[in-house]
Amino acid sequence: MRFEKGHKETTRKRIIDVASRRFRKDGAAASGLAGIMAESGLTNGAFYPHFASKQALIKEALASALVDKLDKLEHDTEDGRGIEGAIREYLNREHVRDSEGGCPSAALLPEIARQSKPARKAYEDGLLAYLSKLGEHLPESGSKASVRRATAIFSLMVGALQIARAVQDKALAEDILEVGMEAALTLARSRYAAVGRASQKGSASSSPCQGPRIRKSATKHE
Amino acid sequence: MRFEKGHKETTRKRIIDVASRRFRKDGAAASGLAGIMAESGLTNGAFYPHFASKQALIKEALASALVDKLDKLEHDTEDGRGIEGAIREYLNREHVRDSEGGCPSAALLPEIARQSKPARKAYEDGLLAYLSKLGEHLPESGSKASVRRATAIFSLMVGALQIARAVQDKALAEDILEVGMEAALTLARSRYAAVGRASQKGSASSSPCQGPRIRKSATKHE
Amino acid sequence: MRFEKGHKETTRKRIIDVASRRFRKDGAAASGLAGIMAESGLTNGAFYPHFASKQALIKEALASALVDKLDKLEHDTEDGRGIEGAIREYLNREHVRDSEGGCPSAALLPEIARQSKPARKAYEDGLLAYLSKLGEHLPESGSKASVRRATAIFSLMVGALQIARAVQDKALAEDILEVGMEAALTLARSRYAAVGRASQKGSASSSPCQGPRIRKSATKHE
Amino acid sequence: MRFEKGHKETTRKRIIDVASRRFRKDGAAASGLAGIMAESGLTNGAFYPHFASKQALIKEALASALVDKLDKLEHDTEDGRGIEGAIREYLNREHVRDSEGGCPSAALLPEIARQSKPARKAYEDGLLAYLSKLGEHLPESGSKASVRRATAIFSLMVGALQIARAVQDKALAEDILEVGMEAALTLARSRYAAVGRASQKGSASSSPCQGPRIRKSATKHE
DNA sequence: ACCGGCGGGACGCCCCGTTTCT
DNA sequence: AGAAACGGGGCGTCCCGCCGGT
Repeated sequence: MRFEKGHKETTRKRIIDVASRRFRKDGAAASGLAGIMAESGLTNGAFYPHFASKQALIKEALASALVDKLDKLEHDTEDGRGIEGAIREYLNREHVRDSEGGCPSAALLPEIARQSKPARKAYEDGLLAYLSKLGEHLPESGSKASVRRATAIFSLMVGALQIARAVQDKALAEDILEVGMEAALTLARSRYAAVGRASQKGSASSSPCQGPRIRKSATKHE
Repeated sequence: MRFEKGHKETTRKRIIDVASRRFRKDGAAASGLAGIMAESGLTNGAFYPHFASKQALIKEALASALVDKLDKLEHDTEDGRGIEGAIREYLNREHVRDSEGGCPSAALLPEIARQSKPARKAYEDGLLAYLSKLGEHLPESGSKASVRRATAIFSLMVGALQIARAVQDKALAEDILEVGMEAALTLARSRYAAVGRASQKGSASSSPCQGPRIRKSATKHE
Repeated sequence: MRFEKGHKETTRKRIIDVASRRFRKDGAAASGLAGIMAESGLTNGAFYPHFASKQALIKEALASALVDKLDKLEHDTEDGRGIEGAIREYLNREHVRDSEGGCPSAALLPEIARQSKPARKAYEDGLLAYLSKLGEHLPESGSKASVRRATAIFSLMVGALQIARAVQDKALAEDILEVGMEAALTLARSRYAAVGRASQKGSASSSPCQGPRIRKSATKHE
Repeated sequence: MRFEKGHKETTRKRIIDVASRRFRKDGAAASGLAGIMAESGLTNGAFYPHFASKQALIKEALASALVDKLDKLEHDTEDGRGIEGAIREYLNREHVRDSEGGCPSAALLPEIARQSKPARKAYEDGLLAYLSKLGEHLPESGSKASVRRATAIFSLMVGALQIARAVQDKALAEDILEVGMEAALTLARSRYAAVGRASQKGSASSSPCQGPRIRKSATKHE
């Protein structure tokens, strides 16, 4: 073989890494394969031996970024920093600036929603893994409730980070981060109840949420 | 002249409406002017008399959608439904499905962050108006705290909606909406303190959040 | 409008003419749109306002060439030259050399068989018109038999011309033309019978031809 | 050596067979080496040890198909079926459908005309062998006249088959086959004279055909 | 004098036929 | 013997300006 064993895997990984960063920086739709390949030190022609299509690369790049962020989550919660460490690492100025190395959810969610099913499945898997890990650092660790609470916290963080990135006023961006931090910590610490995963699929006709139950649990800790 | 007065305005508005919907549905980068013009009943050539560039249209379409959503917010909070009405209208199944008629933030935030400054300013203005209005339905109505709390709630809703749209499992999507509702209502009702808008722009060097203050306020309502 | 009225039609016709010649010369698959547009004095971008796809252009170019050849047929059979004029104009050295201005059937038939249905329909229509016209110069002019005989003559001419073009030996090519001429004239003059169009669609299971009937009718007028 | 002797020959033959079929099915220009190699159970890289270029493969595949068809011709004319057997096997419904296993002339002639000289020479050789064999089943067997008559019959069959494949109306296609059969049999049986192969290469300046002679011979059997 | 029909380049993804070097 | 990469070009479509009609 022309290249030592493992070369192809190395190349493939390099393309994925470059793509993963570009997609998060400029969006997947706006990132051209030519640019990605060039930054990977390759030419256009070398793309298709590695991936069947741009769609396939998007899926791989997404999965890769999700794994990276899961690893980072473990690191961020070490040394007793717990959930607060995770939140603090997420909602900070550096993360606003560094979208290409940051959370793929914050950078790509609307685009992910427009991807093919396999790509969305890959995202779903990565997301659930992340939320589970995040839930382990919450009070009810291990229970479904912790994952649900983690979901809320993550939603908030994603939204806040995106808004902070979108606004033009830097001071406002920082305020939003700050507000997000407060609220995320509140959600992390409050004892608001989390209902178990609803099994009555489709029973709730128009309102997917059970008002009373929530209200009850909400009042519980006020 | 060939056309009655106001024709041009009408045409312009139609283009903006069509674009606004398509941008939210497919993303701004992925939406071509040709398609927008065709759906508006015009030819490609009719675009540039109305807008200087696609960028300009993006800005207008964004601003237009934000105004629409502000109106909708007023409607959703009528009849004493207050903040809960707004949340319920935001985090529901129909909104997950209808991205083209839905919240521009949920559909476009990462792309907005990549737009030119004027477009981001337009977004910022629309957003602040929305958050102010939302804040009026919160306990501390009128105060800065209410806007800050509204910011957190909105961030959470945006994130939850985006995630619900992105995942492939429909049951999971509904769970996420539900979790988001719970948490949003919790944030709306809890008396967690909100710090005033920091005026020390750039003073906080690396950590944009004031740990102690937040911790204090967080502990306040535990 | 930027251009005087009728300009677009002129441009469109020019593209079709260029394409029609290139397709016959190099094959449709091997002819690039870029080259066609350049030879038409235009750039790539001007293609799609005129045609929906390359397929559409192929269909138009084919139809155009067929019409041209129908006109040429009328010319070639004038002045009492009749069918012999047509044959002589078809099976000659110049036609072997000039495939780009020649018969589209001879140049493209196998490719036509691989085109989309609309393109094949266009070919079918042009072919039938040609065969009808050719039949008018045969003894039984006006009858179905004349069209059938014309079909045989045309098949022979197409095959002979293609073979003459394909072989490498020029003398052989000329022999083939000559042989084709003899045979074509034989077919044109012989009183071999032509059966009416069979209406028993599908009745003949494996053999689409009714040997006996042909033989019988053939003997009938010998 | 790693592989038993003859392995390379086997592989080479497999590539040729696969290519031969694909070329006839989709055209040589439209058939990619990647697909051919994949169907042959090999990777792209294995091509160049066997062939110098795609051109070379085209030539080999063409020659191979011609040999196959020569064998088939022998089979089709066995048992006293003679020329009629050959014609019947050529102009039938199955051959219309099965271009990938069918006559290379019918499938590829216009493309062959655009190939390099060696490829055209290979075609020429295969064709002449085929025509000689076909001529053996004609009245003047062994004479030049028989080959010439075979040439005419073959031209007619090739043209008719191509047209039958190209038209969109299946009933029309069958009619064309039928008409072709009649005419081919007529040519096979008529006693129209065949002139000897002209040796005056290039002497016939503008008119490659000797009108009077043909007319004379044509009148002979009317 | 305002529209808008028409064309201009460039670039998108995909894939081609080919070479290089282990 | 063959895995890996190379350029170039395929078609399609993008965003944008020129300038003539009504």
